[in-house]
Amino acid sequence: MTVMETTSTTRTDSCAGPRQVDRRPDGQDKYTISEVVAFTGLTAHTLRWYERIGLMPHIDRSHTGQRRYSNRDLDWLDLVGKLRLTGMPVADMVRYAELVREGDHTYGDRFELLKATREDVLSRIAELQDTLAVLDRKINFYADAGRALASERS
Amino acid sequence: MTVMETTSTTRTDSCAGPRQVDRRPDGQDKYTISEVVAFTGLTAHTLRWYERIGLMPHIDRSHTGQRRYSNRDLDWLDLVGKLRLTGMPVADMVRYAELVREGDHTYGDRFELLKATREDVLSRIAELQDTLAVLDRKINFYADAGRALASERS
DNA sequence: CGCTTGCTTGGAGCGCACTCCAAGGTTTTA
DNA sequence: TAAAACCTTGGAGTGCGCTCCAAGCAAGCG
Repeated sequence: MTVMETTSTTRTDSCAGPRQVDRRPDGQDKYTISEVVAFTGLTAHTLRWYERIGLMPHIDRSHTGQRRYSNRDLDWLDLVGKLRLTGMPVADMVRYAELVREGDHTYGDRFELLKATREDVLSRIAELQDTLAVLDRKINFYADAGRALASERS
Repeated sequence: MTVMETTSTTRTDSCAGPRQVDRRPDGQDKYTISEVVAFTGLTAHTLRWYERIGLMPHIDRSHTGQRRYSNRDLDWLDLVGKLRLTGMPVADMVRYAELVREGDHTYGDRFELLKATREDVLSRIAELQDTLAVLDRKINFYADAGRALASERS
């Protein structure tokens, strides 16, 4: 009986108080995969998959081969999470990760990539605000319809 | 040799001037599927698929069975497009379409659905603005790094 | 009339981003 | 020390939103 990874993963920390599984200070920052699951909300499967596809830097291992994530890795996952929310394809994030791995001489490329992403995010925000306007018009329509119905029934 | 639907569909109207394939006034609003493709940017495949899954109202047909879209249908596709940009799953849009088909007594449900969607959109915008802040910090970092490199080399 | 282009259908296929499995080895708890 | 919980791997499977195919009918033009 192994398994259960998925089941135990779902919404572990929704209602209970601030059982802050907090970060440890740099130097003692060694987290197991399940601690990272608790931090990020990703599943362990996804974390391993990110590594396989080259989206993660090399992750430290214990002497028996288990993953030990660092604060740096957590920071990286934070960034990945944010970029994911913008709808950036995983392949593009992998490209960025490659640039980071290749060293300082890719600063220019990374700069360009970030600026392009920024533009993307701006236009997404604009689209959403547009949609918001449409929704508000419809919501007002239905609110009026509701009032009309109410007065009709009285 | 039929086919070509896909190829001819891609980016028909990117650079040329305002060759506005404009809407016709209500009453003479009968559009073929390829006209709707031009309006919406969706493929004909997608339009037919939307119909199959119940995302469209009943679409008029010519006497030989070809689809004839109306201005109303175009409006609906506009809304669908906007909702799609918010990341709303197609299944939820189908649910909304069902409510519309069921008639006036579903006004309340539609109202709730729209309000929930509005909240969703608001939090998405907030997320994106958060991401924007992260990107800006990184962009500034790389800009500084670029300047440092430049001065180092001089 | 023939030719080309467009529209029809049900069902199969695809790409993305996970998600899960099986069969083990490891670590923690009682 | 034994049981329970956790971690490992490569590869297979899933769900979503399209995307495409084949074979045939329809429409417009010279």
